[in-house]
Amino acid sequence: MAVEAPAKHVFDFDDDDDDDGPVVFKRNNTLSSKQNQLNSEIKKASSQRSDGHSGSRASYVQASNGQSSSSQKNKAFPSSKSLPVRSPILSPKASTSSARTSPVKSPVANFKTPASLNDHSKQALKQNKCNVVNEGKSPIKGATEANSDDDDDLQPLSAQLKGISNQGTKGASTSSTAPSHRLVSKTEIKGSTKDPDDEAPLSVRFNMKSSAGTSSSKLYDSDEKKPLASNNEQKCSTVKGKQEKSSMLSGKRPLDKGNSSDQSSAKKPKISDTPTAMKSKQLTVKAEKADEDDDDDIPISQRIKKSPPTNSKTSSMKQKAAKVVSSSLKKLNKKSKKEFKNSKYIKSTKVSPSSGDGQKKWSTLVHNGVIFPPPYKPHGIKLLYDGRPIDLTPEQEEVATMFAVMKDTDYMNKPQFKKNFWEDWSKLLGKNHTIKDLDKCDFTPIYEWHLQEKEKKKQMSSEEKKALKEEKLKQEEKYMWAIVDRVKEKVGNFRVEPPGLFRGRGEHPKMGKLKRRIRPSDITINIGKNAPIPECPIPGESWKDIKHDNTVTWLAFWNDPINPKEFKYVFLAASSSLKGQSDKEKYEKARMLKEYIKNIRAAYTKDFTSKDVTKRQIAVATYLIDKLALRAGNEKDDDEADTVGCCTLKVGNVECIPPNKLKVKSVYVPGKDTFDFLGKDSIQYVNTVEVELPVYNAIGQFHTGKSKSDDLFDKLDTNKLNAHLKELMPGLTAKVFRTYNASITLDEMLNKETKDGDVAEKVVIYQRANKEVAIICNHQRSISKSHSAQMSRLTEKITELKGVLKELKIDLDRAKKGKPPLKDADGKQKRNLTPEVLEKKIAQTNAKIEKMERDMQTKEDLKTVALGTSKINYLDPRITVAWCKRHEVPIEKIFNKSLLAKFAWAMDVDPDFRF
DNA sequence: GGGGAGACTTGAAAATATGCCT
DNA sequence: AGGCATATTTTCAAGTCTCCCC
Repeated sequence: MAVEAPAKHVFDFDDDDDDDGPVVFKRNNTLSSKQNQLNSEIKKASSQRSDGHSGSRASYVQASNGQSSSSQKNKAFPSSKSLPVRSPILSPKASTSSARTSPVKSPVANFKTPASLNDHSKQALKQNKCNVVNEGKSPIKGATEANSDDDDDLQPLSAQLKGISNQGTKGASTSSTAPSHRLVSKTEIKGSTKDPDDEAPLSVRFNMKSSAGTSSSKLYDSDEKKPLASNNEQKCSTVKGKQEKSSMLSGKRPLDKGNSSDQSSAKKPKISDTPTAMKSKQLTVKAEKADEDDDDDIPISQRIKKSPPTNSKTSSMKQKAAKVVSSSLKKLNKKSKKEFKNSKYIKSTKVSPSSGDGQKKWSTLVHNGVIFPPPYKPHGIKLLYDGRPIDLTPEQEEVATMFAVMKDTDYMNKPQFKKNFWEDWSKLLGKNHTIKDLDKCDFTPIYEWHLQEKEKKKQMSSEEKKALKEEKLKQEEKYMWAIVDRVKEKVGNFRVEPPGLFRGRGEHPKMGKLKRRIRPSDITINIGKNAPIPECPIPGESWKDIKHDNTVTWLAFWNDPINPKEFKYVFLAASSSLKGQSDKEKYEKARMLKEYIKNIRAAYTKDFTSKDVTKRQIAVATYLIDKLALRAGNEKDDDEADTVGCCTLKVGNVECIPPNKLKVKSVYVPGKDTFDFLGKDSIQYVNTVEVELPVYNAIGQFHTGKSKSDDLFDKLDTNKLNAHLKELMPGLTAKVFRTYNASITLDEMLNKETKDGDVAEKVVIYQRANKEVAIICNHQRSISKSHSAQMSRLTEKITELKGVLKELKIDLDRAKKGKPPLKDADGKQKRNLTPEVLEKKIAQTNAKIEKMERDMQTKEDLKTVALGTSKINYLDPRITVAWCKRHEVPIEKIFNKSLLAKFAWAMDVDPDFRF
């Protein structure tokens, strides 16, 4: 079945076009042109800050090799040479590199507890070594050379250095030739970084200004219930004035059109790519780099390695921290490590120049395709029709089983679900089948069989379970990895989706439809030109198509059977460099917004009263996106659930409450709500916020003459809105506001609220901030079924403890008087305890009660709030990592294994990093 | 400039694993 | 050692946004 990619292949395969060069290990150097451009912009912007760039680079490095040392049997890619693996745990190297790169600062946080840390670090070191070897380039060397060339990524060396050495200076940017106003302005603004206001979420600002309203919570203090906007209030700032002014003055912001336009043009080129534009930009940015540096071709990891030693002060700190981080990572990775066995693949020569082409996402790509779910195994259990057992063909039975299994889900209460199911299933049954009415079908026997199977599984001994798991792993292993530019990377979703009934959320019109089985002939594979084409795992069948498109990152795709116009892609995992790179770019863009935000806000504020309706709508929409963290709101088809975002808000979604409040409801809550106030199971999003009067008035105007179901912003759609945003800042789109507001809120809260205390207390601070962000972004979860039961159990326990407490107090009284304690509930005589002991017990019990009450409160507060989504998608991990370093909180208290892997690129950030 | 294809990110819920308590 | 609670991972739906074409 599966194919193994012969080792040799791995080695020299595909060098697509440009890569004839020596083998190497490159990482996604090749950003698309857009990316490059953006990057460059971003770079410019960020170069002025001291953020942890160097760090990131380093981490990439490690990442890539991280595992090299282990080697061995990787079936999937057996080869004598080992590949650099970049997988999750990579960190080891990071530590080194970081260490090297940055001088240590002082005592810094140890990320981890000593013991483990040490171990890890050792390992890490070891690993590093290995890596080095493998790569052929020693890290050291890399480091040393850094200057020479590529390090790429992110900025000219000079810039980097500068940036590092003086953080907030504009130096870097200036040096980087970029002529644009924007740049300048940024630079200038930079100085104002501290201006709280500026950085603060809009809501905050507004609040400050108007002390009004709804929101009155105190600073970040959790006012838990408050809707986002309200939460953050105050923060205002004293400081602001001056800085603000200066930035304003510099105010080049909107003007940037020039730039932006060019950028956009640059962006366009997909395939055609406009190297020029990009290039020039790059040049600018990297001005001082030698051209040799095409580092484009160099793997990020490598580039990273090379990063120049900064001598900075912080290094020791960094080093330590980094180590810690890495070690922990490493540990985590152990497992994965095992899997990676061959790691010697990397060679480290420089890669050939791929630099110019902006679109290119990779040069060589090798993988084994995808794995299919096993064929259906008929169970022979018969459903009852009108009370009589019915024979079904395996195909019919398979679909019947899909339905039966959903017996106790809410879908069974949805007529649409049943209707769609029946339409598809009855087709399978055929016209003349006995079964003519779904309501007469009793699927219980199948359902019960299903429960039994589940039970059986549960009852298996742990050995059996383990064996099973191993078996599965064995089958899947070869599909789990891809080799991208000679680096082994995890594949995200290599399992083809099994057939099933479509579980659309909310009132999705297609729920219940049969999602048919996907076969090889549905699948298009994307792979390097010279890579072996994955063998089709199902004998006798073959892939639909093979492509060699290196401008995209997908490894395979098929058309969604429910909506054939859409696609399902197989991508690399979140821990891959390719994803990491784009993640980083996302945050850099959001950080760039920080520099522009003040002017953007000023601009839209001005437009609230514009004569031009479109302008006014754009202004108000932008405001809502900024203040309420609304999503853009693309148009939706009729065959999708009816949900709304900003541009698709209906009149009925926004209610004006005099004198100046808006009640916004039903704004896209996946699966929960739609505009029309649904069933009981839909949780409505409702948020009442106070807004500036001009906004309030403008909304009133947009309402007039329309019915509730008309579009509130009738002159607007996401294209127009984003086009406008791009005029304000290169690359700016609606979603950037979410990222920005989420990250800036975390950064500020953490920095304001963190006090001395033990780790646990700091973690609580973090969680509070995280929660604040989740609320801002409206990340909800459904209340767990057992929530109320759990709460009452806790209440019971507390009551019980209080009883104990009371008793203890009585006993204490008595003991003080020399009397024996009262008898216990069973009438037995209790032991005689001294008053001291009793007092101690009382204190303990009190503490226990307090803790339980706190836990209960937290549980209640978080019952509908999902913290994970923001952590994964909206919070710049560098904020978290830097904070952990500064406050000696082990990073793994905040990031689990997956997040550590996903954010490997952020681990080396400077402890001083601020968003 | 509007629409659709295409590619990629974001999101909640289900499935599993792990931890904790008794 | 079993049973629940919680944490993590997986799954796959549902967004956003870009580019290209007409």
